[in-house]
Amino acid sequence: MQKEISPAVIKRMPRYYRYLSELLESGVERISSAELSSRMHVTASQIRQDLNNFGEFGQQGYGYNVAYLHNEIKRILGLDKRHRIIVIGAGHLGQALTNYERFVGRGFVITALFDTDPQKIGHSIREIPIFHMDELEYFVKENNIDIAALTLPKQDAKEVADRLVALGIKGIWNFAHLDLDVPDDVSVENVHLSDSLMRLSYLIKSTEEKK
Amino acid sequence: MQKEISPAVIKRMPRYYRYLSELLESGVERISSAELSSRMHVTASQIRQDLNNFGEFGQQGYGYNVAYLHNEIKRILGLDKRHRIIVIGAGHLGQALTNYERFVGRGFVITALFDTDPQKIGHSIREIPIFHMDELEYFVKENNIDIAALTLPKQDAKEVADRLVALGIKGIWNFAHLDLDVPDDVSVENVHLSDSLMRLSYLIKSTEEKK
DNA sequence: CGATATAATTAATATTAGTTACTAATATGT
DNA sequence: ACATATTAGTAACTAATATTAATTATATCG
Repeated sequence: MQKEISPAVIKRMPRYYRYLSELLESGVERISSAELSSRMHVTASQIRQDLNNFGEFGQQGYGYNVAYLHNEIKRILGLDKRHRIIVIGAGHLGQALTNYERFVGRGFVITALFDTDPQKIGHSIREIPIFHMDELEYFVKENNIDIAALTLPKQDAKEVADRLVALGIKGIWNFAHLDLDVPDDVSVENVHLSDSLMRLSYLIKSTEEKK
Repeated sequence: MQKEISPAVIKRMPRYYRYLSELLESGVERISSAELSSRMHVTASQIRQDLNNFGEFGQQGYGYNVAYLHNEIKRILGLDKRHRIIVIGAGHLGQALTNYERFVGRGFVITALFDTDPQKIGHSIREIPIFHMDELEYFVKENNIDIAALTLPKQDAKEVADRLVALGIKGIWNFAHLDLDVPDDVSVENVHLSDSLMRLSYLIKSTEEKK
């Protein structure tokens, strides 16, 4: 049993991972928190503090070994384990996510899409089949699915989420414009694009007022 | 000149707006912070404090008038002004955003998409034309564009962002997997989907370990 | 119709969470 | 072996959130 990590730290971890991946690709072997600090525009002490939540990955006088740290963060984030994903809603966003797969690396595999539109059912996207929603229960049980991405209208999202919870899904990647109410043992990550756009609107407005 | 609002508050405002919109739709005229609190699962005092950052919108003994508060938040977020958006990258994600428009309400108008793929150029999505990237400068200057949504591969994003900054764009809605480096007077809202998915992976892992 | 109780906000204060700075310890490299 | 670089751990500070007290409006009841 490990100590609780603060949400602020968790939010930053993927960003560290992204930078470490880039360093790894460009062949950098070691990096100090100060150097990483100037690249990422966060304080060096925050980097050290964040990483220290999970263990001692650096060495005094040396810094961090890029490959090692990269791998440790990978493990911390659970990216060393295979995740099997279904996408519910085969609209443009669902299709975009299906094509996104490769960006995220090999850990996430989209195995099927679901929709209710007869025009779409039976077709496939990059060899990933589109099934009817009626087949959800059967498919999830048979294929050991971890994660469901919800890219459907908000009026349908609640019912679908309930079905997924009943099926024992572990995580929901929620793109629908509502807040899901699920049990504690189901993780939800919201991507509320409209909220995001409103935030941008606010930022623009307050930048203009500052002048 | 107004006082600086903390990012934590700004992040929550669109969510208030979303709930207020729902209340308005369902004909609720007034609401107390306590009632809103139980619906949104945040503390009543946080709601009051958040709103008080921007003014005094409630009345003792009464609560908040839904229509009034909704309208005030709309104004606060800058949603009362029209924003003209272009989408750079006419892939699935760009197309998804183009179709998304209506969800966000009438304040945001997507006016064009840009791509380099000859297959796409000349076509249109819901009557919104797809132009070649070469026409970016001309179009932005002529059409008073506020916001650019970047849905293109990260290797191209930096160059495009620089061009947009040079054109005087006010906001960038960045879906590319990198952090943009832009001047202070350009607002950036990042939507890093891969980061989001990694966070979900972490949440799932730590939920499992808790058992 | 006026007095009073209740509801609900605003403002002030306390607490908790998050970030940054500092000090001590340790490894590296010449 | 010594000087230097750099982290780990702790302490100080800052920001965010929750609580409490004070105040004001509304509605009820005699």
